[in-house]
Amino acid sequence: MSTYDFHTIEGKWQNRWDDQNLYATAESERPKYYALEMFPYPSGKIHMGHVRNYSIGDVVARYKSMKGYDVLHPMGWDAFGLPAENAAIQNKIHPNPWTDKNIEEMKNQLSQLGLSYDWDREVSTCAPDYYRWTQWIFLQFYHHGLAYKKESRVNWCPSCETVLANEQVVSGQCERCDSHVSKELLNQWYFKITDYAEKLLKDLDLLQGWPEKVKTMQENWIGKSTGAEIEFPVENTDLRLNVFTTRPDTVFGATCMVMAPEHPYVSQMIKNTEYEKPVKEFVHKLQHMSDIERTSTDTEKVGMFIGSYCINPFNDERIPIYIANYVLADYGSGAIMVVPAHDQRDLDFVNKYSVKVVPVIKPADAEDPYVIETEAFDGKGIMINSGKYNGMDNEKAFEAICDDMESEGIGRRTVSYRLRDWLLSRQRYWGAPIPIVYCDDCGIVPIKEDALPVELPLDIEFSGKGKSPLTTSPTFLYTECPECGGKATRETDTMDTFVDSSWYFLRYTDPHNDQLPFDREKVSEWMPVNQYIGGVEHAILHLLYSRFFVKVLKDLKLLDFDEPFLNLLTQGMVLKDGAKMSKSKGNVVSPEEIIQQYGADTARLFVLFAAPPERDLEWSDQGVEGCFRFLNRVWRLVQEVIQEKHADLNKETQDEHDKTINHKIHSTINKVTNDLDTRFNFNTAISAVMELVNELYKYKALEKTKINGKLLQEGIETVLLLMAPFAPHMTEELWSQMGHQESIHRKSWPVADPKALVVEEVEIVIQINGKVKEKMLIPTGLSKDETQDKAMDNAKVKESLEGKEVKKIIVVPGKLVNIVAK
RNA sequence: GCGGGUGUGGCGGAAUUGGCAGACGCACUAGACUUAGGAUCUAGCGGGCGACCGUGGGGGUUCAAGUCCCUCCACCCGCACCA
Repeated sequence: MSTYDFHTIEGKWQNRWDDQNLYATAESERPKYYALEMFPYPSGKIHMGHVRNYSIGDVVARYKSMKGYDVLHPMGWDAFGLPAENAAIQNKIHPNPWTDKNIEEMKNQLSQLGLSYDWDREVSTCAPDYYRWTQWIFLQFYHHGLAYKKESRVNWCPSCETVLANEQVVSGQCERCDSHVSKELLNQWYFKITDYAEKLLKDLDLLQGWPEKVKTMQENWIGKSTGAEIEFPVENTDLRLNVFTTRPDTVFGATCMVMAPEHPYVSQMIKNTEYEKPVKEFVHKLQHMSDIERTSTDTEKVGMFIGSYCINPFNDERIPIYIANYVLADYGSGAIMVVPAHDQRDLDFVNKYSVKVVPVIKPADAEDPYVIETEAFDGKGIMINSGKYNGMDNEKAFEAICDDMESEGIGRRTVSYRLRDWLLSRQRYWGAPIPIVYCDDCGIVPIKEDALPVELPLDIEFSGKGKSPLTTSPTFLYTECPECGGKATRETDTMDTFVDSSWYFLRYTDPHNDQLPFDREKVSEWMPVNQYIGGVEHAILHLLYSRFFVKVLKDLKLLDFDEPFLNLLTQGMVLKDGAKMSKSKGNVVSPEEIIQQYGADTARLFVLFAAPPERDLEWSDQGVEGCFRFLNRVWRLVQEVIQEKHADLNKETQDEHDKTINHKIHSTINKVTNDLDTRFNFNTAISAVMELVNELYKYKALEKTKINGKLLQEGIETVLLLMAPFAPHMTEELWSQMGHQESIHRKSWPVADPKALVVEEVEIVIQINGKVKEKMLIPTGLSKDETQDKAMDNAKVKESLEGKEVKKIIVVPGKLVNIVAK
């Protein structure tokens, strides 16, 4: 009898599937299903997280295909990014061949897992025929005012002489050289995602198939606050200082104002005053702190009076203006009214600068006089010290004050979002060039669409120093203005790689289109993605950006749907010894080794069996061994059945054993189908198949005359069909050994026979006072009364009830009888 | 601080609608086969001699609670001076 030689089997079928183009996307009249896994950065090696992510996706795709859908299941590469450039600096290899080689290696490894991808639709974000369309989309955003340039303060590493993304700044230091990161004012490109804040927030309601956690994270990230903007005239000037507050009802308690150090009014107010020098020094000091240092909750609040006063338009009080580290320039209006009595942060600040504290709301049960010392009161209460609003409930006063300021034109109700515009410029080489030129005469000029792509030049120096590497390429830098034909220079920044990944799922639907990024009809046929699968680490950025892109593209009439991903599955991490696998911890298990030692089917089975998909998975070598053993068990079962040629293929009668195994076969079909359809609980689906295999072994061990050969065969084929999405190679091999010509992956998913599911007897539980006392078999379909009679008639029950008074009997037909007795 | 989540045998986990807690797998124990066993097969496997006790702790609702309610604890994740 042959042994389970997974090496030969897996290689053989991978080649054959390839030759037959088995996983080419079918396009028929059948319903469509788009299964998508987050595409990887081509680091060169897959890790267990990939194995888990892509095994889950592959089961979904294969299952849906067997269920009769045309399935789109593509794969590609998020191929731009920093590591390629760092490799270029360190090893003097150009990012291009370095990335190509990694893609080749990773593709090879993915192929070894037996994943059912349609490789004809492969996309790579660093290919000119892909980033051409990234640039094209950028231009559409630009033409509609959604891409713009502005000065802003960005992270700057003085030693690497480059701008850093927020993610590259680790507790105020450069992740690469540990230098202190400062803030520099640079001219940068932004996407106006804030225009879509409300829609991105509201449409979260449409995402019924998303985890609540991810939706909450996005909601918090967008961070909508409802309140008012109030104008405070600045004494002796024409200036009006705008503040945003969520508590206009506390306006009478404003005892000072605080502006962000970067607020544009600051320099005007201090000009030619005694405050000019100290304030400038103070601002300078703050600006060279990182955001984290400056704004973390445990940083002490520091500020400085800048010599000017505002007038509170509600009570004409003269209140001093400060600047302080805790007020952010880019939220609200960059200035706040300080109400120390009702905001803890304000109170902490004010207590250092001896500004007065005036409570304007007091709790209903507070005693007079009501004073605030170290704890601000932010609850509901009654208005005090607030002129004509005194005595009102503060929530009513909120509305009254808003109404009054709107009618007097000194303020208005408004909302504010924490979401900021998306800074997309990167001073990097390995990204899509921003398709813009600068002309002395015409200014900022977009490249014409027919001149795309703006290709990355090859004559580049990678020193790791200096700003954008593209500035070192004269052939790239100097060009003609598309408007006037005069001398112009190109934008030398490239786009954030999140731009590339915000639309790749659209490209898969029409990957070879050279007229447009995608055809509207083709994209409508497949989109939105039915099931998206990936790590929760993308809960905000990638998923929010992709939603934003789809909404913009819909408004530009390029798409006709609102959301890209109908259902989202965020898989948990793969852990070893309780920690995420990482090189630095030395707890990495390489997929290659596992595939070498046990084969891809075992590796896939293990990551799916060891835990439900959303949960973290603890790696276990013994668990892998167990899955390998199970596959061997299936292998032997099929071998034995094929060889033994179970004599009684013609047995017609059905005895108890036959009925039991037949019921098991069909109830397993239902169980596995249900687990895959409604819950993605692969672990319980697999355990159900294990149970069936155990039962089949028992059945096969019966005397030969008692075995129905056809039934046994049916059982085995059911096992293979149910396992085909999980262990595609072995099931295919055994399927073919059983004499089938066509691939098992082209077969339909089995359907349970209702007749086989009917049982004549059920086991019910008899409880006395809620404790199980007896189990008994009764005929199916008995009424409540009949069930109760059977139970009361039971000898053991009678014995237990001796000398007791029966108070009550609860009957759940087909399940249990509970007798309450004393 | 705010938000989200998790807590069940020695371990991973199951119990889908309030109805037999511990499916399935791992580990372990004993036995069979064997020159051998880290292969395979058979049996056992939450605790307790038992009545019984057991799903992080305490309380509650119910005929019945891992599941619902209240409360406390521990751990994990995300955001974090957003006015």
